[in-house]
Amino acid sequence: MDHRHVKVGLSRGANKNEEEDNMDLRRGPWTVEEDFTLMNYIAHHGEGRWNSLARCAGLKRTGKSCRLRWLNYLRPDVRRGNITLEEQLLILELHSRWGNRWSKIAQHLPGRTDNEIKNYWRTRVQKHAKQLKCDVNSKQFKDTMRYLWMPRLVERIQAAAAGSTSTASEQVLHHQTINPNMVPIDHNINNTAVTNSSTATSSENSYGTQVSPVSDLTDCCYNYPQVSSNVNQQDCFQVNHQSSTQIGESLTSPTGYFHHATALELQAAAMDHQQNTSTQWMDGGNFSDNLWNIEDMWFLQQQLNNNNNNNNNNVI
DNA sequence: AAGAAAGTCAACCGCCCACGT
DNA sequence: AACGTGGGCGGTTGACTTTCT
Repeated sequence: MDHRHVKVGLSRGANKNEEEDNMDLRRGPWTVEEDFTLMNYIAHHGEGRWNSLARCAGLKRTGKSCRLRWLNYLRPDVRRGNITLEEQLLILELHSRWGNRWSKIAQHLPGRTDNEIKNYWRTRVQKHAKQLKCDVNSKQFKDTMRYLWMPRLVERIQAAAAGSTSTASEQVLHHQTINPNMVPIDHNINNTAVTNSSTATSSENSYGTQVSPVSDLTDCCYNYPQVSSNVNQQDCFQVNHQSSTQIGESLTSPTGYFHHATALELQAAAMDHQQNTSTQWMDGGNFSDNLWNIEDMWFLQQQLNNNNNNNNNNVI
C-alpha cells in the first residue's frame, strides 16, 4: 500500500492557519489505525463539523476525506456486498427518473452509498451503452433498459424466488417458460443462466465487495454484441403479439418480489413521479402495471423492426 | 507463463449552495 | 450585500484485481 504524504494546496477560502494545518496531510487509502481513530472519535463526539473533527481526532486528513470515509465505509449501517436484483431494478428505474442524482437514488436504497451506486452505473450500465454504441441518455438506450433489461431482471427475480428450492436446470427452464411471449433465442443467454445458476457462490474481489454472478446486469444483455455487430435485433427476443392476452396470466407483478420497504419506496417514488411533468418511462403511479405493459413491448418491437429496415436500407 | 486489456472501486477534486457573521 | 466557511454532490482518477490473448 502506498500511503502518501502530500502537500495539499489551499482550498478556496482557506486562511493562513488552515494553510499550515493543510500541510503534510495524508492522502490515499486509509489505514486500520486511522479508521479506528475516526470511528472512536465519532462514537464519543458524534459526526459533523468535519474539519474540526479531523483536527481534534488527530487525523492528518481533510475534513472532507474523513466525511467520505465515514459515509462510504465506516458508517455502521453501510451495506456491503451484492447489489441485489431488486436493487438493480430500482437503480435503473430511479435513474430513469432522476438521472445522475446519485445521493437521491441512494436514499431509496438503504445502506447503499451514492458512490457505490455511481460506480455500479458507470461500470455496469454505461459499459453496455458503449457496446450498443449509443448514448446512455438516448431514447434507444432507455427503451432497451425498459423493455429488455428490466423485464429480464424481473424474470430473474422471479426465477430466483421460485428456484430457491429448485436445481439450476429447473431455474433455466423456469427462465425460459415464465414468459411464453418473450423467449430468449440467443443461446448465450441460457448458457449464461446455466453457468451463473450453477455457481452458487458469489465472487469476491480484493476490495471485499461481492459481485453477484446471478444478479449482474451483464447477464440481461449478453445479446448486445449481436446488436452492435449488425445481427438482427429481433434475435434478442420474440414477442408474440397475437397471444398478448396470455400475458396477464403469465406475468406476475414484480412489486411482490421486493421486500416491504422497497415496495413502499417504489410507491412513494411513483407518487413523486406523478408530480413531475417531465417525460419518463413510467407514466403512471403503478410501477408494475407500466413495466408489464405488453403494448409497450409491441411498440418497441415495431421500433426494432423499423431500425432494422433502416439499417438494411443503409447497407443497400 | 507473461504481458495486455478490461473491470472494479476507494478516494480525491472542484464546483456549488446554505448558513452565519 | 459581501464574505468566509462547512459540507454535499457529481465527475474523475488511479491503484489494484481479474480476465483475456
